[in-house]
Amino acid sequence: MSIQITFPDGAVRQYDAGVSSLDIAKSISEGLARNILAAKVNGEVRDLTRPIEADASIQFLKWDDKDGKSTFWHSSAHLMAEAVESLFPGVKFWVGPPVENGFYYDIDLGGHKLTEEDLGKLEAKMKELAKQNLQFNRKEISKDEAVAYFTEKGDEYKLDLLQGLEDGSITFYTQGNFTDLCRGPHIPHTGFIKAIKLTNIAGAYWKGNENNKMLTRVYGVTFPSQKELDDYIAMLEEAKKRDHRKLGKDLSIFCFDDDVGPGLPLWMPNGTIIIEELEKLAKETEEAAGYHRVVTPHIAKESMYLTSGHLPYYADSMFPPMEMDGERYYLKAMNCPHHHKIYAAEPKSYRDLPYRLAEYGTCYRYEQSGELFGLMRVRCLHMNDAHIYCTKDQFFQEFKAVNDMYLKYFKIFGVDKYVMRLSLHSPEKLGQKYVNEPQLWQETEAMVRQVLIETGTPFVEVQDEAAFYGPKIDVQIWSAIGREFTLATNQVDFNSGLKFKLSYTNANNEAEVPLIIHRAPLGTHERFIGFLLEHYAGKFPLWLAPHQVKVLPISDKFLPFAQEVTAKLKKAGIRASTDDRNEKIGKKIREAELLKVPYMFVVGEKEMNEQSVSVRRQGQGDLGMKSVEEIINLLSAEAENRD
RNA sequence: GCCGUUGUAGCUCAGUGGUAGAGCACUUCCUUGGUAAGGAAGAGGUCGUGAGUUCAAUUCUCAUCAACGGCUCCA
Repeated sequence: MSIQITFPDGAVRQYDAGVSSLDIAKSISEGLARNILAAKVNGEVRDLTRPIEADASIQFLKWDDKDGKSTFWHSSAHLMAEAVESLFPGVKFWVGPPVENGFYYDIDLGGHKLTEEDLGKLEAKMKELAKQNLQFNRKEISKDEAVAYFTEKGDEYKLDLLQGLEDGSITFYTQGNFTDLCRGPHIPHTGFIKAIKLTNIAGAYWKGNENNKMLTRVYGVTFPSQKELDDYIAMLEEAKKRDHRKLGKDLSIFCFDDDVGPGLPLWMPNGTIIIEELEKLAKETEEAAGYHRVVTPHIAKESMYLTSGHLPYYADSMFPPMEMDGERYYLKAMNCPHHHKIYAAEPKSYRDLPYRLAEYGTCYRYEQSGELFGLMRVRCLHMNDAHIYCTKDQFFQEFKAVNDMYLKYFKIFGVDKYVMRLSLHSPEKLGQKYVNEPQLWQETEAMVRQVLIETGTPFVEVQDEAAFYGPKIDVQIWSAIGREFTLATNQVDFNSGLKFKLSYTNANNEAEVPLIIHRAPLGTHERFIGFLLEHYAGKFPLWLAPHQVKVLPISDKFLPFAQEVTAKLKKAGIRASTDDRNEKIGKKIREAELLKVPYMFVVGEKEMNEQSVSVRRQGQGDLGMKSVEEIINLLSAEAENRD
């Protein structure tokens, strides 16, 4: 019997039923057959050797395809498992999936502790096995047989996995001496794996539950050629140079001190300049958008957090209370309750709404010690916070205005690598994880989605990620080393109004509870500046740069003129200083370049005679001479426009 | 919080059971040099902290703190 195979370009060819994807590839070209790792048959990724029995569409997967890479790395995990088993017989395996950059396998090593040395041995063993071109053989197996196999092995982990599987859907894959319960698919044989790097060892809770046993997770990455591995390692090193922790130190932006405490960053003068510029931007923007600025204390009584519902639920994430006059006070972990109290301080009419309160509020959160990460995850943070109290009718417009503000900011900072994530509730968890207001959930979720659609903002929707009190939009970004963070957040809250008994009088003279929008488009200073450091690789635009201009005299003879120029710059509001050290011009330039100062003005005899400076732009080199007046006007405009 | 790794000068890093070294940075002197490192000299460390073993600990052991890589968490 013959079947029809449809290719991605729409071409259709006839084959005998039972043909494998590999045979089909060979029928096109041997070269293609040599380079493919798996095939997508009717949209499902499958082994190349599996027979196709009926009409189907086919797409060959190479290394460059996302699914091709995943298959390659998944097979690499099996290869690593084989190496682990051969070096440490008796170990038990949990799961070994591909991840974004490679793969891992979770292993119960019995009593053995894996060391860096072992990684080297494992790599060598993997290379040895890879060279043998071991085929990955797929075998369908009954559940009973599978259970019998792992019972004999005494492997409680795989037995646990089997519990969740149905008879008829269970397959084993074997390569060399290693057999694993696995859905597949796999690459044809281990020979494709040419370059191997086991990157690190880490603990991981079984099934991700912190009450379970901790397994050893070994991470690795493999490539079809050594060159690709070399490129990958070079890329990692580049990323390290962008790491905000390194840049923050090199550029004297922030520091930590053991006596101050973990997760409590100290903002140095350079970092503080950036903070002040960001706050200036926020103030301008919020004032134009009709916000009122407020200031609130860093602590509040326990009773307020009982009202808000943060206690006892959120207590683990707050610093422990301090006792005073028989009362317990907490450091605030969020600004909302304080703002609600300001709202409540005076009676509100619908004419007062929307009522918008903004504050760069200082919050303290007791993040778990293992979670702290440079500026990205800290225990003291300054949030670009605001709360908007509005009627249901105003909600759409208000939420849209906030979204527009986000987009405006992102344009200023050139932020383009982010994902807007619309987090929705799960109806079955109403009353537990989510406040029990099914109607409000549906209405607000629909409105929030509509805002994103109308503004043409690309977004993804995720279920069961909403806040307790309403849906939200998070802006997700990635740090230099690849970790994902929420940079900014925009949340709907239809619960706090009730809890704090907030109300306004509507046009019919009835009391109504306002809807609340929590928003923090610039996130926190900590995370935002950490992000900006990496985003700009330390090369801040002029308006944010802590040092905007360094004036570099050719020699001491021109020091007075250099100082005169610096004074003029400062008078014009430009952050400038003179490099008055007794060094050669080359050295002064080099150091200013390394400190990523946007502009360097070289001044010598020529410049002094013409009341000019030779302008050098960081990373670009000499731009030629300009008169002092002219360059001041240019730089003032550049900083003013936040270019 | 859990698993693992690390902790030596301001920074990057060597090194050793007999109380420490390099490069850069810093200070002083010489040099006054035109677009990414001029030269010389000098100063600087209780080897994260505490305890134990030892004649002797920066080195070995334990504890503790912190950072790093993950896990968990992340209103």
